[in-house]
Amino acid sequence: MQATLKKRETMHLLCAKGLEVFHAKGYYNTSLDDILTELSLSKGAFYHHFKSKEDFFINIVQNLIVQKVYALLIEPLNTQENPLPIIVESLEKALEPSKSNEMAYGFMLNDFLTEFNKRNAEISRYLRDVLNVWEVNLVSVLKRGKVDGHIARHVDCEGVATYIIASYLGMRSLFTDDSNRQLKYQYIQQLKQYFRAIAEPISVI
Amino acid sequence: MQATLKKRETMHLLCAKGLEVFHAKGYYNTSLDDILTELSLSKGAFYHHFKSKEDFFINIVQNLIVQKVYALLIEPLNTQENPLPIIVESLEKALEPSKSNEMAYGFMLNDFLTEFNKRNAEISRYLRDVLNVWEVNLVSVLKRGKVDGHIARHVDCEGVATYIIASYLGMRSLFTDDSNRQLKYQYIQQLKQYFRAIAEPISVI
DNA sequence: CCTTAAACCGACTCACCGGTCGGTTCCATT
DNA sequence: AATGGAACCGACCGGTGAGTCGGTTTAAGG
Repeated sequence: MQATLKKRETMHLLCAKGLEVFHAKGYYNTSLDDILTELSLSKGAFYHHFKSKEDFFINIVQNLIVQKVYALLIEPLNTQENPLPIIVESLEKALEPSKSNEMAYGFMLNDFLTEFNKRNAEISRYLRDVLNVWEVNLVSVLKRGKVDGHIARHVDCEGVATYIIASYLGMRSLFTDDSNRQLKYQYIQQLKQYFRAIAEPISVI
Repeated sequence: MQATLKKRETMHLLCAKGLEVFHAKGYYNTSLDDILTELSLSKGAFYHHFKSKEDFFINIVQNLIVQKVYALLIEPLNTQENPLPIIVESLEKALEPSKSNEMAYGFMLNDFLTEFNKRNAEISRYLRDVLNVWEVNLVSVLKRGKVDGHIARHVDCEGVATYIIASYLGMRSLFTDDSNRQLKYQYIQQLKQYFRAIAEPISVI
């Protein structure tokens, strides 16, 4: 019975390290050996658990990435308050370079999306699915905000969600290893400005 | 004396086709032969003109890409009118899938930026330089707008420029081969909303 | 014509990497 | 202790693609 535990443990080790290295160097620029030597594992071990590099990555997307996106970007939306500050807060936290030596998981979607865009339609689909879930949740929380009188009635919730996602993804291309502190600050400030434009004017309430 | 002309002509052919194919399939996913067979040229011809694939691409960036960014995103800013509508217009045009069979050149920056981000520091630098020029021009035109009373005095022009660039770049990740018409529309609409938030209130004038 | 250098050709090398496979080790069960 | 299967090893294969190089073509100048 320990057998399946061992399997799970090795697979999880591989996936975690895989995500780390793929995120740091890119999928196509990372060879399986790059990951395997870091874990002192062999090709044989890898192909015992996964049927291909592609299968491996899809596994990573559906487990680790989906989980991170949920935790960072979707779960926080699940309140009854004014959605606008909630969204700002979730994005701010998602941009936070996570403590210790972990990387900012919230960010990798854009990198992978672009990397696979014209190269691997199947993986692209999986990644887009993740984005779609986020978008759907954003739209629904925005619509609720409209009903609750926090958002002006004339705004196009789908458009707002798209714009939020686009600006968030785009920040990634601007980030460098250093000096992203200011970029993040600028981004959050302007996001708030934008939200001011779609909020229900206080005077009207 | 025709020799140098021939050289220029061949190099230009290579660069133009190179940009086309690199943009369509990605740099690392495109082999030199992909480009050369389309032009009925050989490896020998290529390495007679360029010293490496990397050198070749840098050449493309500094000639073709810089030129496109100038034409689409920077030159249009060069007026004395209210900068905000000018910016909207330039972005709208840059997102236009260009007539005939050409591709939307304004878009490729984000693709390449992400592709090279952690893979080739030198090329990344060249690409970032292009972005920087755009940013500098945006900032200066925004500041002028402030002086001219089109933009509210409290706004952070650098932040606005960053936010514009981020959202523009991010749109690329959302585009698919089809159904980007609506995305573009949503983007432009929300951009206008955002600009409404940073514009000088009319009543104040 | 003849020369000569630039432009071009294409077979080849070499390194890399995904994937295979025959074998070995570990370990739960009997 | 024996057994059998899961986990793992690592040498090897085959394809790919950047870059090389000796040779051929082209065309301008003498």
